[in-house]
Amino acid sequence: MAGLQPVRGTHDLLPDDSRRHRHVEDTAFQLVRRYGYGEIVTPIFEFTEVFARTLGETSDVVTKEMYTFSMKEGESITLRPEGTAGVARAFISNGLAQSLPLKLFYRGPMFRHERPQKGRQRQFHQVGVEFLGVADPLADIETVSMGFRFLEALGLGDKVTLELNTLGDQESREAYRNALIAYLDPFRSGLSEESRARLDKNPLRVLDSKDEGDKKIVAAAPLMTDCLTPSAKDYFDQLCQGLTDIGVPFTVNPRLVRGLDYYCHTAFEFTTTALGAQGTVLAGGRYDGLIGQMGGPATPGIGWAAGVERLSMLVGDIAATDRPVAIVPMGNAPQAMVLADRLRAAGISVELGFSGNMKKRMARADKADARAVVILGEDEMARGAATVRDLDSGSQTEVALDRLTEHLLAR
RNA sequence: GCGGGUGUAGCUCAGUUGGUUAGAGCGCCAGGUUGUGGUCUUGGAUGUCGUCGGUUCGAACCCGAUCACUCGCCCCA
Repeated sequence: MAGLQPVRGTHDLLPDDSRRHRHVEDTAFQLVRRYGYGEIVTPIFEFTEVFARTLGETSDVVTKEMYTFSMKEGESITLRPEGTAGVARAFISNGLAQSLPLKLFYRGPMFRHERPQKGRQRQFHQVGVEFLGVADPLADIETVSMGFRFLEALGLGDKVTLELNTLGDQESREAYRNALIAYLDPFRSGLSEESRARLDKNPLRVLDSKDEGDKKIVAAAPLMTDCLTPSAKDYFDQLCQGLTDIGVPFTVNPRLVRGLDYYCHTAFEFTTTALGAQGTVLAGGRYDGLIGQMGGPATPGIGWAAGVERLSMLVGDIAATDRPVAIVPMGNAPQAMVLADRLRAAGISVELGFSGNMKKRMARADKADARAVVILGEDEMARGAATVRDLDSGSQTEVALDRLTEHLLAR
């Protein structure tokens, strides 16, 4: 501990930051409520198996990014690296299969032990949604378009691109997997080291390799679309048509793959070029197999998550609302407190300077962005009044104390 | 986990080939105005030069290690 630094990859959110942060979260929840979502709050840690089993044993998140601790009792727990697994677990634990269909919103910190850089922290925040129980393209259309409307509500509609792909159903996926391996295997020695490893563990991931040599090989690889079953193809077509009808622009990216194993059918990603290497701002997909695989009743689901820090960086400053009124007493401190209490009870925010001469208190009122100052001077008090100064215009008038609340509310 | 860059006041940054008391702007504090802010003006305080160690008569400056930040890779929100 050199000096008093925060732990690597963690950050304090000072009021200016947290206001932006809160704006993103609140915008998300407000919008999502219009679609019928309720908020779920799950613990920020779970038994390690909850993540290990659902995310896929070979995923990067599980193999090297989890914050895992062993308890005295010998149990292993992990700080959540993402939200879906915990929600799925809560769904099973609480027997929520009785309540389908179900729309759940969550927000809060996530933890991944990665090397920090811009837009990537070890503790970061996400807002996310899970829509459980409907295996119909309509659910996909609603969920994806809701993501777009959320970004629009933040003023980011034109800064962001939606990429869309389908991973097909299980049959399609298996057929594609085989086709891909059959295509890639002869090129094995020409692939990068990492892609060779992926070829064995998770061949789909070879598709989005950034290695130039791999890109050339992959360019001619068979596409998922070639292997789709008729029903999987139809599912995807309906989604595309639905998004078009609703006016959500997108491009189909056949190479788009999700990092986590539980996805099928729809995969999508909203990206921006404004954040350097971390372009993904909101992403998700369909995960029909997940809950069954965890030991719950087979339940289809689709969802997305968005990075609050990344979005905060894009939205810029959020003006503080609710400018206060400042009270500046001239040697009448107890009366000032009583007056402040009365005004606050009436719904007015009040800034009460606690020390200093008048000049200093006026300066502090200005810094607090007060809209007006109530000056409690000896002369006015004797008449049962106070001076109210408008800090924007600089004009001031004397107002009777019993009319003060009314006067300040009127502005 | 791998590679590049950076680290001087609360913030943004200067600091000449190593040389004695380390600077600027903004911000902060106090005065000009003992009942009036935002402008102006005068003055003041800023600091383990990221940390530890080494070279040297002498290190903010050179070397090593370490920590943090940052950019990219990997991966992802």
